[in-house]
Amino acid sequence: MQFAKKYLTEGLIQLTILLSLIGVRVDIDSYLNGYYTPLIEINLGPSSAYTQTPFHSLRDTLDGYTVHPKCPELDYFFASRRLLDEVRSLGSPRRFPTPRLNAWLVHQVSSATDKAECGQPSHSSEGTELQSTEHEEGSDARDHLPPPPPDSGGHEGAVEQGQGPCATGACAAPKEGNTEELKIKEEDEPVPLSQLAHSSTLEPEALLGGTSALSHPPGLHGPAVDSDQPWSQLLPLSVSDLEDLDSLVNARLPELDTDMSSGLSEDLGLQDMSLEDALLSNPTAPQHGPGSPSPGLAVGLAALPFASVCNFTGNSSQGLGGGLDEAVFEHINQLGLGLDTIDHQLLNCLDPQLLEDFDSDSGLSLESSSGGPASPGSSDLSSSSSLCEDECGATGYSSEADSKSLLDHRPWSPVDLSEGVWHDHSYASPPLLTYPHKSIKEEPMSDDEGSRLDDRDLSRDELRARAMCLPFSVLQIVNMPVEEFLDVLESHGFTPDQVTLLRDIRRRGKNKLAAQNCRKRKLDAITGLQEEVARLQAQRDRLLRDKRLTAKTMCAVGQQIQQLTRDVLSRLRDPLGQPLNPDRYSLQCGANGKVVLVPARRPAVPGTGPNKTDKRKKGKKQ
DNA sequence: ATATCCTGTCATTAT
DNA sequence: ATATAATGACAGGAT
Repeated sequence: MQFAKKYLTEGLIQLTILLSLIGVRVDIDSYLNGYYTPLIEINLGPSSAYTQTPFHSLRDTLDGYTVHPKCPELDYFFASRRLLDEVRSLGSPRRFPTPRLNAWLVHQVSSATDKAECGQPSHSSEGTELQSTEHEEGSDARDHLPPPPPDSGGHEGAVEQGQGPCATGACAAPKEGNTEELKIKEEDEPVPLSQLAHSSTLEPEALLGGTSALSHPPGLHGPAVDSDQPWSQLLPLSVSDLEDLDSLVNARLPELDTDMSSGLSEDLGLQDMSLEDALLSNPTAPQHGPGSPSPGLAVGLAALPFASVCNFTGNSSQGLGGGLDEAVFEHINQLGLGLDTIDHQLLNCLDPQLLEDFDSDSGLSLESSSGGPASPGSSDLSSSSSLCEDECGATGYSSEADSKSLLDHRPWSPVDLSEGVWHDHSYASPPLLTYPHKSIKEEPMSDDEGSRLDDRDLSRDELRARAMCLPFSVLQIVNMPVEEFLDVLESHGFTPDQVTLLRDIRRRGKNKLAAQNCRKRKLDAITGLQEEVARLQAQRDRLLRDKRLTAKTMCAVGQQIQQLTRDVLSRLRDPLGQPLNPDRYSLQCGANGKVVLVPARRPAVPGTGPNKTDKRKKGKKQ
């Protein structure tokens, strides 16, 4: 009665300040450790009703969660969870002895040690909290409040003994003249919040999973008051939701990282293919049937008129790359490009039909296909070698039918037939065969047919070369090293037209191969990009799904938080014993991680607490 | 007859 | 300076 009178007389003034500083504090560390220090504090003295909880320590560590610190979307989640835990820390509403929970307006939450002593309430001088004039020390011990030691049994002892506000030494504080400490007691039977705290141990087992708070014997808390409040429904639900959200967050964060990191680093395959890759991926190979070398190569080797070429091909088959070319040209040089051979070619070049068809734009090329894919590569090299040996009477080629079909496929003149031997190793990616429309469908033809189609199958440059009586095939011209080419130009006494033609043939041939490579690269790039698009699309769909799920979960949690906040506010009382107007107060989580009860402000400015203006207005009002 | 694709070629630029 | 690679653009043939 005396207390109530003091409240009535002095409370108004202090309430002006207190209301602006009001808050609820729960030490989550001790909370998690099963010690009810904050609640003990509440119980220990009249100053304990209002607490602020440094929940920030919870972030990223609570329940072992490790959330990326740069995820702002999770701020709300953690704030909500803090608030939810804050509410939980008050205990289960079921355990509330009365439906009306006192609003404990306390200026200070002393340190754990102080509270354990109970008779020496300390206080905090923080601006947001009421500073008690009774405590001269003015130390903000709360800020330095260490986590409650595990062996701080004094707290529990005090709690268990504190069946009422006056059960402990702290209760003596508000006795005589201790009017600064304001608290609104229950109108009926003051029940220490310690009991409320203990009452919360019933649910934390399910809610917090493993808090040691369960060690408290339930018998100390008295009979549980069953409540029809939504707590019993909300809390378990919220826990499950939070777990879902947590699992979602934990599951998605690393996945997202890996997806994003891996997705963008995909090789588009634009780089040149290796020789083996090129050979394996050469789409033109099947066109000649299994086990069949390219027609040009086979034909060229089969119809080689000079055994010397065959010989040096076989001898040089062990070499690769430029070695072969060098060997070939060296051999040619040794032969002096035998006049006999050249004479044979010159005889062939005077075909009038060739001259007529010289400018025909058939678009077909013989040399391009044979020289491109078949020439570079060890496998082809070996096959060509064996084939050559076979043609030269040596052991070697396994499939006579293949070589025969290839022979039938491409019978040709000596010059052109040697093209298959002149490998071009200057391209990392062997070009494609260049007669896709014919090579597969063409049936082996008779010699007459072949001879009739020879000229038509020649490329324009081949025709030009034959018309100009050039003693080299297009492939030879194209693939020979530049030094050799220059030597040929100088040493054979070609006319200017022939030199020009040789240069053009070489230029066009190289450009043709380059174009093939370029197109292949382009296709590879397109294919790679298409695959990347598909993969990114799938990733986007996954992320959108997760986003929707997360938003849904967050919405549910937010609603539960709102409901819990309303419930908490409805159970609080102001110093006058009047229920708090839920429209005028709200629970907020400040930047310091503490949850405070703050008056609602008209301009909904998100902030950590009321400013001085608000305080003044509040004070004047009341 | 037309559309589309493939290939060769030219022109240009970069290496 | 020259050769060559790379590539866009175009033309012609094949389907």
